[in-house]
Formats: sequence, structure tokens, C-alpha cells
Amino acid sequence: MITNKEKDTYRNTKQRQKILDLLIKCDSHPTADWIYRKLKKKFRNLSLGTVYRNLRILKEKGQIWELDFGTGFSRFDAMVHSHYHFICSTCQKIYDIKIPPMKGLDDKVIQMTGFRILSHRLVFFGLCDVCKLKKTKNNKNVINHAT
Amino acid sequence: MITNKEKDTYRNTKQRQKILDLLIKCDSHPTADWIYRKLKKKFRNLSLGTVYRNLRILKEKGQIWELDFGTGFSRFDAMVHSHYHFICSTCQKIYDIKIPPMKGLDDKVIQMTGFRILSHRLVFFGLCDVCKLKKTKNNKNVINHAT
DNA sequence: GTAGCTGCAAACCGTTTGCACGTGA
DNA sequence: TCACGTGCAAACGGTTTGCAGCTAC
Repeated sequence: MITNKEKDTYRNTKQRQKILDLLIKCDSHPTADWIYRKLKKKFRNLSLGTVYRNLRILKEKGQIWELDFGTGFSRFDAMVHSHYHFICSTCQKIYDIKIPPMKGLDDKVIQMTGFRILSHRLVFFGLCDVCKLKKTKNNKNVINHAT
Repeated sequence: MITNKEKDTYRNTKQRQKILDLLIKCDSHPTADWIYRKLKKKFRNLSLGTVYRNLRILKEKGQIWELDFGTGFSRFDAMVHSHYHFICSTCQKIYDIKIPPMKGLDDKVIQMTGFRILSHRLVFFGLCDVCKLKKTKNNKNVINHAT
């Protein structure tokens, strides 16, 4: 089985560079469409298909991550060093959680399973500050609001 | 903000019961379509829309989980007690990882952020036994194969 | 020169939804 | 009784893809 990842004959195109630049610059986790609309302003005839194709290539090259939190669409992230995420179950905002990555976890699972573990992804769910405050004000009887 | 979760006037229908039974019985993580095709055999005029609607309701009632691993479609799981997952980056098979759930993690993030943390989800990526073996046999020069 | 890339638009496909009818409580 | 649920089919929307022309190397 040969994966695209092994290909290394990628060209340097303006479009791809702009997409990567944007992802590095902004510290949020944009969707493909957001990236498209943002770049479209300067790059008048950019197409959404190109954005998607390049996001896939950048992912294959290991320069970005694709994050899927079950919201129905992907988000992309250029912070390729390991970090974790928090999603507010109410406002859906995504925060980076800067716990030092737990390499020991991988080792634990390697021992248990014998599999080769390459990485892990850890996502916390709950209520962010703003929503927590709103909640206690407006609706004191609601206790559980997990996704 | 009122969520569907607060609703408790659900009826007991044959369809919903069958879907839950199936999810409890099978220890894999089926897709909506798999559930539909499985139940369709006995339940001749079951519709896919009904399966989706009931999966959403069961999720709202907290009886099942919806798992989204970025494969483009959701998987469902009736093991509602906390557990973790492993996905083989090559064959895409999903395994349950039976590490005791780390409640301490939530507390750590609560301290860091002040957010209310309700749960977390931990997914490991790598190569399962079978694919690991195939890989070392067929393609010794390929080192990295992370998703 | 040419393999890879782009813009465009249509196709794809998992999921949702509107509607008329059915059914559990 | 009647609000909730169902089957059916069409719509939705994020993503992919076929194609002809373009461009990095």
C-alpha cells in the first residue's frame, strides 16, 4: 500500500503558500471556507476546490493538521507540535489547552496493545467561562449539558 | 438557551428500541448506514431517516455516543462509560483502549482554564498489529505513516 | 516540455428535513 | 385524542472531482 504521503514532488505555488501563511499567522482553527473567503479578497480568482486540494497536500506533507470535532466540517491548524483542545459545548468555540503532551500515554498503550502508536489527540468538552456565567444566571436548574 | 437534552417526553418505539439493542449487542462502532442495512433485513420498511433521527435522540438521552474520527461519517457506540479509542491509520479499524479514565486530567484543565469540564475524548493513532507486520514486510524504507 | 496545479462547475454522499400518515400513551 | 414518530423522497452542504487551460521547474 503506497500512500500519497510518500510523494515528494510537490511544487511551490502562490496559492499553497498563502494558505499556509494564513494558517500559521492566525492562531484559531479556521474552516476551509473561512480560509477561502479570507484569501479570495486579495486573490480574486481563487477557487474553493484549490483550497481543499492544498489543505490536503499540506496535511500530507505534515505541515498542518486536520481537526474534526464532529461539527460536520473540518478545521485546520498549523501548530503541528502536540497540543490539546477544548470545545465549549454551548458556543462551540475551540481553545488550545497547553498541557505538556503526555508521551507516557503512548507508551502505556503500546505496552497494552503491541500496536505502534504514532500520536494521540485529546479533546475536552464542557462550558467556557462566558457560557458558564450565562448558564448560572439564566437557567439555574440545568445541571448537565454534555455533548 | 434550551437544549433538546432537557426534553423528556420521548416515546418508546420499536424502531428506537431495535437500534439501541443492536448498538448494545455489537461491540464495534457501526455507522448509521450499517445499522440501517442490518435492521432493514427484519424491519422491511425502515427508513434511513428514522435511523438518523433515533440516533440523535438516543444521543440526547445519553444512551449512546456519537464518535467522529474525521473519516467523513459518524460512528455510534453504546458503551457510555468512559473509554478511549485507537484508530489504525492504514486499515482504519477502530479499537477500544481500556485504560482507566483519567479523571485527574479534567481537574488539571479546570485549574488551568477555570472552565467547567464535563468530559474528554482521547484517541490514539498508529498502526495495528496486522498492518505493522505487513508494513515491515513489504516496505521497509517507509518510517512515518501518521495521519 | 511536461507533470503538477488552477479555476470552474458539476457531482458526490452522509445527513437533515418537509410532509402526510401512523401510533404510543 | 394528539403530540410524537415514521417512511419516503427531496434538499442540504461540506468536500471531491473531471476537465481544459496554466505554470513551476
